[in-house]
Amino acid sequence: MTRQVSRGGRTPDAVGLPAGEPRWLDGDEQRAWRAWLYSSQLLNDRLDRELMRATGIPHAYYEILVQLSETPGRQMRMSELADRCLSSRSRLSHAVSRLEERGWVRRQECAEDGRGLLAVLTDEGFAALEAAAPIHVEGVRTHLFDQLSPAQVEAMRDLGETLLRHLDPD
Amino acid sequence: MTRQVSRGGRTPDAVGLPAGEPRWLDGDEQRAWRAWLYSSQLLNDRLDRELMRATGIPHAYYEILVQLSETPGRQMRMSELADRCLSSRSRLSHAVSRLEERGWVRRQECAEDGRGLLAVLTDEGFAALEAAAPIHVEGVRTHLFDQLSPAQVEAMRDLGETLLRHLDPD
DNA sequence: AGAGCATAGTTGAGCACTCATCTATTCCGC
DNA sequence: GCGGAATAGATGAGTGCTCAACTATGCTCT
Repeated sequence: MTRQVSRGGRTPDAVGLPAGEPRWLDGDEQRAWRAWLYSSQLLNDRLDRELMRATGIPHAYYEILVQLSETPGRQMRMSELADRCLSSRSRLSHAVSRLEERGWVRRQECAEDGRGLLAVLTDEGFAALEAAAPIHVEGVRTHLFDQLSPAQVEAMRDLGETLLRHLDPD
Repeated sequence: MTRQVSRGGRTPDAVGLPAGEPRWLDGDEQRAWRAWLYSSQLLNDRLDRELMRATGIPHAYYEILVQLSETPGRQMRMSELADRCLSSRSRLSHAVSRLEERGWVRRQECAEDGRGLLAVLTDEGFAALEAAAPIHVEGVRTHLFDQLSPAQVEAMRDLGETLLRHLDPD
């Protein structure tokens, strides 16, 4: 709910966290917000499901493999990997455990820091990624880029980068 | 991964599901895709987390309450509610069970269809929604609209609606 | 050098979601 | 009106994620 629920005019009350009258969305904002929310959710669901069905790899795991594959030596500190995957430490730790069971990643002690571990992409993991990548890129093409004009693609990039500066100021 | 993994030129092989050479993303497309993916994920995580911390309501449950609140009689068939929440039947069924335990929704037999059930928003549920709404709208303002120019908001709506026509053709 | 604090990562409990399966009702064609 | 397919919804097992501990190592200051 991003519009006012009840019709009765309520004066600013002292209860809610954001003080003062809520800044409700108007009709246009409402439409924009819902379009964004629903489309992003549907697109993510769709890509995740298609990748899962075709390869057995959920998108969250796929991201981990991608990040490792793009790094020199195909290895990375757990914390950095978590940051790059927009993942919590805990979540990454659980996920890497699953990937280890599949033989796609292994943990390796870190020379410089006795506390640290390196996640290393195995050859099997790399092969799994190579097999999955065409499926994934085809999904991104079909459900995203094929639907958009060049101007819309540009707008999408601009929008995303603007939001990232606010949400994830590295 | 949406770019080619290995550097070696591979001729089209007969294994992958999408036949022919994958349509890899170029650099600009890559940036646009990542910006979109990361920003949507971060925004959703942020809004969900803030709403959860402030009100104890996860965003998925919030959506259910919103949909019910906007319907005449504040009740809706389970299936339609699932569709509107972009949720599977199963997921909605589980979620409504939890909401029933909180006393925010109750199930009611459906007169016209013996198979069907109505999910009904209770007064307590409505009150919970009224309390949460200002928190939520403030998050949407702060993390989305306050960051964007009017032109960007318009572009976001256009983008979202374009994708919805493809992904969710009602 | 040792105390205290920060950092790296893991673990387990609890909740949510998915998928397959199951029951009950309705619809449809004969 | 009866048999079979379709629809509405629930349920349970398996898996992933979150949150709050917890262990172990490194860092800093005196």
